[in-house]
Amino acid sequence: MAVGGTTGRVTRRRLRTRANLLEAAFTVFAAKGFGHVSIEEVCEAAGYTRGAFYSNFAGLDELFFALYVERAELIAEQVAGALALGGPDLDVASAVDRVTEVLLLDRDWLLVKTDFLVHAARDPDVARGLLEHRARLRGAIADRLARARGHTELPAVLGDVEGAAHAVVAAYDGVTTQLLLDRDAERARAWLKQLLTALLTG
Amino acid sequence: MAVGGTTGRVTRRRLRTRANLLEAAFTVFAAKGFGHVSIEEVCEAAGYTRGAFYSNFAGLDELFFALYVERAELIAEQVAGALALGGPDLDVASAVDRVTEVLLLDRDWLLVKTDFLVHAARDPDVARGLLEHRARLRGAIADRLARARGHTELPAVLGDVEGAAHAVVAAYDGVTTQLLLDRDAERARAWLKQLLTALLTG
DNA sequence: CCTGTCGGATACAGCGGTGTATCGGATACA
DNA sequence: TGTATCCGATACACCGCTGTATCCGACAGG
Repeated sequence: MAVGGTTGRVTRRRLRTRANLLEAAFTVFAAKGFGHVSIEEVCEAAGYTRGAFYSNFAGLDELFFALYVERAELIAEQVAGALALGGPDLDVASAVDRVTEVLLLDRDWLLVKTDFLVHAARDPDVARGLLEHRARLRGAIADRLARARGHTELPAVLGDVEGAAHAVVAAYDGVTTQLLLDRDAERARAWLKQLLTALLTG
Repeated sequence: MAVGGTTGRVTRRRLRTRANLLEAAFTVFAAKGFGHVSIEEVCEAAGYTRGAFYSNFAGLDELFFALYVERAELIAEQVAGALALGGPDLDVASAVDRVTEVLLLDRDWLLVKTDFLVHAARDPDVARGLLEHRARLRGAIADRLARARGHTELPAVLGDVEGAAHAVVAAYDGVTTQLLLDRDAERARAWLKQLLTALLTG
């Protein structure tokens, strides 16, 4: 059955084990990478047997997807919070600082996120979901940039505010790639700030 | 034994089968992703049995690494060629055009490359090699930018020419990420040009 | 043409993971 | 506290893949 679609009675233990499985899966996926992880490994890490797993998920793919969605939503909220912070009108620079802090903090998350990207790149359905999520993030950034107008004028090369948001995301992705290799988070943050400054206040 | 370290007699058939295995592996890896590929699949795609495989490689990892090195070297040469083209002094814009053409052409390569990134992110030794390769590419770009000075002045925010090269690579990586998801190569190229223009002629 | 070496095919044993069917203990509700 | 239901553990049969050991055809050197 896997997912409890119809509500037969309530549940409580189930939710905990599901959460435990997701948490353990996050660690294991970060360490070994999706595709080099077996269901058994996840179960062992979580302290369950495969019985628990198959009772909660249809397979590794489903768990991976659920895991990604959960974490991505969390990050998105943090970013939105960091963007909203500081009142309706604040300079871009400090917003950049705060967002940078959030986005480049957790190496494990970057690993899982990149794994998911690779996964999505080969499955159009998954890709669609990921693209939508990215679009929402871009929207939040675009809004923020629009509110900051007047403080700093955007360079014309990027087009409208949406274009600038696109550029911000690209810069973030680019810096992430380098960070995954050299593991120097401080440098990465400094770099991202520098890049964004160059892009937005060009 | 796997790799023929000591030169016992010459070889010729061996080189061909090795090349065939690498070519087949490229296709299979691009399609399914490293980690979801078995040795048997590669052999079948190449028209050999596992005997041939184990006679040429120690395992999937070794083959994957060899494959990446081979292709990366090829791309690097193409990029170097595109950069060198057009005499010692040419404007940045057209160089950007040519390099963009080379780098965002082959989706399969982007897939394999990203797979390799994910792999390297979890293995410091592999990461070191990849970082060196990236450093060489950055060097070539920096040289090119230095030669183009006078035509276009770089924005001060990026620091020296090396810094600018770093930014170029980051932009490329960022655009790649988006391209992997939306599969719109035209857009990606346009985007990359726009980004680079914003960065370099800010 | 003959021969020794090489390269790849074949055969084999074994392991690890998968998915399912079933059982027993835990848990919510009366 | 009783009990119906749920949830996760256990047991089982089943591949698919791995790695190695061995064999036979191919190919270069004389």
